[in-house]
Parts: sequence; C-alpha cells; structure tokens
Amino acid sequence: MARRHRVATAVYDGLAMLEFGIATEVFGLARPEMGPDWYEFLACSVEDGPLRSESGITVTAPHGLDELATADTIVIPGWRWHDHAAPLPPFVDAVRSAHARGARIVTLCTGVFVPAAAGLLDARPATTHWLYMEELMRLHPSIDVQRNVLWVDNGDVLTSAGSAAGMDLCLHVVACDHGTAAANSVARRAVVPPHRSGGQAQYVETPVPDLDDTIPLHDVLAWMDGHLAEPMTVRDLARRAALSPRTFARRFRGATGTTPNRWLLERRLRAAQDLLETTCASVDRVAAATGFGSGENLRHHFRAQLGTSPTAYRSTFTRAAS
DNA sequence: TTAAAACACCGCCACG
DNA sequence: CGCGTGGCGGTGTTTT
Repeated sequence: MARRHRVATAVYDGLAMLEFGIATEVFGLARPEMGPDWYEFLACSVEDGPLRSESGITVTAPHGLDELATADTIVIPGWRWHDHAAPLPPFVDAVRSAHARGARIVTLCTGVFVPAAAGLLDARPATTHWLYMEELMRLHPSIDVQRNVLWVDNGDVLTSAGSAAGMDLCLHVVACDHGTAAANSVARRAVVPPHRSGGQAQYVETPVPDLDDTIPLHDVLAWMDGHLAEPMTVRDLARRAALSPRTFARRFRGATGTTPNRWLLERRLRAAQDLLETTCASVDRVAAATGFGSGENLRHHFRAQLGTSPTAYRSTFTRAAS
C-alpha cells in the first residue's frame, strides 16, 4: 500500500492564523470515516524561531523545512505583510525544487508571493486577495493575475483569494483527490457551504444585504437547488421571485457573483459528479436526474467544464474505493 | 460534426 | 440630479 498523501503546511514569522487554521481544518483533522488513505498533515517551520503569527501569538511547529522535500502537497498560508518581494530564499528554493519533482503547491491569499518568487507562475494565471493584486502585478508583471475569482487551479500550482476563499480552494483540492462527496463531508463538518467555484466573484455587490431584498432570492436559490432535475428558465425563476427577468438577472449577479445559468450548470454538474461517485446509475439516468436531459448533453458539459467524460470520472472513484 | 431554433446575457436607454 | 427598474435587441451559448 502506498504511503499517505503528505500535506506540508508552511509556518513562519508573520503567519496568517486563519489561513493556517483552514489548512489544519481541511487536511489536519483526524477523519477515520475517510478511510486509511486520508492526508498526512505536517506543520513545517521554514525558518528559525521564535515565530509569531500576525496577531502576536508565538507558534512552534513539529517539522522543518526538510519535510518539504517529501511532501506531495505544500500549502502556503498568507505570507507576512513585509517581504513580499523576496520571501526567505531557502524556503523559495525548497518550494521550487518540490514543484520540480512533482509536488503540488497550494497558496492562500498572500502565500502566492512564494511560488511567484520561485518563478512558478510566470506567464500563468493566478490570483490573490484583491488588496494585494496591484503589488503582485508590480512585482511579477508576467503573471496573468485574475482579478475577480476565488481561486485558480493550474494543476500544479493553485492560488486563492482572501482568507475565506482559501477554504473553497482547499475543498476543491479535496474534491480533486477524493471526490465531491468527500469534499462535501469536510464542508459539512466545518459548517461551511459545500462549494463555491473558482470563477465566482471575490466580492459580491451586496455582501450583507438587507433581509427584505434578498429573502425572495434566497428562496429561489434554495428552490433551484431542490429542483435541479426540472427544466427552468430565467423567466420562470424571475416569476418565482416576483421580479422582471431583467431585474432578476441583475439581483442574481449582485447576490451570487454569477449568472443564473452558470450557477445552475455548476450545481447540476456537482450533483452529477456526486451521483457518479456514489451510485451505479447509467449516464443517461444521471443526466435525467440532474437536469441535463440527455447523456449527450451531460457528456458535453462534463468535457467542457471538467475535461473528462462521466464514465472516466466515475471509474477513477470506483477503482479508488476498494 | 453541423444546423438551426431557443434561450441567456448584457449594454443601452427611457422612465419614475 | 442620482438611482433602480425593466423593455429592447445584438451577440454568444445551449439544446435538440
């Protein structure tokens, strides 16, 4: 049996505790229900102490920089507020060589400055907290900075926006490794919403909207979630919300950061993935149960959004669950 | 794969 | 004036 997937999370002076905590929550908690192949979590000091978090709390970690050489995934929480231009050279080198031998690099918020300094993001898309985008573009002009997304997945280097978006990225990583059902289970335990896609806006226009305005929208959102299998048009949804189609579309974007159809497609695909992982229903049946109408249609979207076919996707999970 | 019909999206603008 | 609304139509996407 292969050794467990090792997730090394970097600890340093000026550590952002919330983001470190997100990595701990997702990868570090004991999860016997996930079976023996769950992650091995290593907190690694990448410089000599004493190390203080950005809030002044002193931290010590049980592992050191050398563990990065054996990690399959390296998580880099928010980097200290100073020193964005040239993070610790030994740390940057360790990240570069880990990446070169195939390790996956996952950054939260300003953690992006480390792979950026290592040259791993040149001419590639990446994101960070909106407060630091200008600085990232200035220090690394060749990076294709994505301004209004929650996270970006390049396969080998994954970057995410402000603090809480790190949770969405970590859940995405779990979904890639263990399937959406596993990611949903982690999300449920952490009591966060199951999934926000990478393309979702970093700041929605009305983050804390007044109740009067949004309850109808929330009702519609919940209704959509509960009726994914049924055909629905924007006109229907607008009527359900007692708004004109034009206003409904605008409010929808304001509240969710996407358009109704894209949101629906996300949800339907998620549901389809879930059914493929957890049932043995035929592709046609899965398509019908998730609102795609026909297997052909499901295959089309599966390929466009996820780059595989439903059957291939399922087989990676049925083989892993032995 | 292509074709065509239906639908979604969004800029534009008049209206209250 | 500023602000949200909602109808119109061009363009792109989705479905069959």
